[in-house]
Amino acid sequence: MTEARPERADAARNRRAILRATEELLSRHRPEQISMEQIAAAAGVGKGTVFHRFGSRMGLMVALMQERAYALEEAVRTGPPPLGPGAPPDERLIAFVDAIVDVVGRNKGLLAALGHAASSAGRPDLKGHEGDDGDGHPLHRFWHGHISALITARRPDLDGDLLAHILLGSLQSEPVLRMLERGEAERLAGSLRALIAGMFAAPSGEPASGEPAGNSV
Amino acid sequence: MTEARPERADAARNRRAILRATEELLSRHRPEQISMEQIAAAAGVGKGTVFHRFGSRMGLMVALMQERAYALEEAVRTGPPPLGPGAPPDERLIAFVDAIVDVVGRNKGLLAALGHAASSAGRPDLKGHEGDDGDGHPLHRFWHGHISALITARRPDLDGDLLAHILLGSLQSEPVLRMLERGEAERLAGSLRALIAGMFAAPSGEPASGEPAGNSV
DNA sequence: TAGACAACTGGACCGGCGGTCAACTAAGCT
DNA sequence: AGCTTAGTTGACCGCCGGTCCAGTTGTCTA
Repeated sequence: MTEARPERADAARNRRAILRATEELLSRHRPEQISMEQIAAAAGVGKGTVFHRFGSRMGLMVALMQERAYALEEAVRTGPPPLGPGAPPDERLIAFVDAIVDVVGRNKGLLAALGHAASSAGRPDLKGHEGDDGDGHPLHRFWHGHISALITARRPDLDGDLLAHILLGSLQSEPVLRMLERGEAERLAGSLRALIAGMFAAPSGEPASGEPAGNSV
Repeated sequence: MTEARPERADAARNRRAILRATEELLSRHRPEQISMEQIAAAAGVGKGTVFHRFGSRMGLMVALMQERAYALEEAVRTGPPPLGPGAPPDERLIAFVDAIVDVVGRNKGLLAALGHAASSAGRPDLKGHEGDDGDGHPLHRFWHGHISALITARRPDLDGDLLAHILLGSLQSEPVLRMLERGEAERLAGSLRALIAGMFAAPSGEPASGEPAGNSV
């Protein structure tokens, strides 16, 4: 980022205009009914420019999401605890999930757009290539890596990698996204916290049966 | 189901041929690169027939999924414990989640197809209708309702509705789906079980901090 | 068996999409 | 001012989901 100067002034201006227009449209319409042409028109540029800058629909969405999540990434890497390094894994994970819910909540349709874009992903000119290795966007990569590492740090006996996918995946679900749009971010964060607390508290593998803990009802 | 006779013989034959062809294609290709024309051709019928029978892409996918999950639904409603009524909520939930993972695992691309179809959902002739109430397919409805009820039965203090969405949503995540395709269904079921056990075990709201339980590392 | 009718069928057709490209334009260097 | 080259553009392409109606065929009645 902040490269010497490989980008011309008008190009930079257009790139920002496109990003702005995209988030503008995203805040008003469902992502799957926003076409690339609409975005181009709203940004006041030609469609070709959009594709030249971002390569594809997914490229655009990823770029936008990355921009939005940049502050969070910095905070996690070098910021103060509990988000940044220094706090115990439990607290860091809770803080991180809270932060993610916040980011997602403030960027409602964006995750859904990412998911939708991922569906029609894959350059069409790359013939074959069926299998798709499945790297994922760098942003998702970072989020997943961080969560996974925190889980593993606290509970090496758990499958942190998979649990991180599960936690992150739940944010892509339509009903959850809709709830976020209704402003119930705190409700989601609360349940996620409960889930994490339980995950860290349970002795793993051992079902709750026979537990003397206060049984409800 | 098993209606008196509102469906002609050839219509029934074609419906099954289309369903068969769809699952056949679904098992070989990623859902988003299967077009309705391909399905029609594979089933040996015209494209119009497919749309006449199922209304839309999503209608097809829902019908297929419903067919696949019918046995499970019956087992839950009237079958023997622990899946059916009679067992305590914990065991029923674990059994149900195991069963769902199994169904999803055996129908790999189907959930993804549903998700993808849901993106472009909404009859185009229904002008306006922006907001979309968001009922969801009856299948998802049933799954969510069952999980939600079991959670609430065992732990009324938790947000069963939301937690059910989170649990179900995690199955739609791309990385999880990919893992299922690699045959790691048991790994997923195991982590889900751990998550549920923790959810039921934790006293809710209370973070794991200060817990004397064996802290790793 | 014959006739009639509705359900069903198929594929040409439509609007619109994501993505491409070659001709054009202008920013930045000297 | 003139040149180089990144940047821009919109017509264009192939394809897709979905529609439509003329033609076909199963089924019911007599």
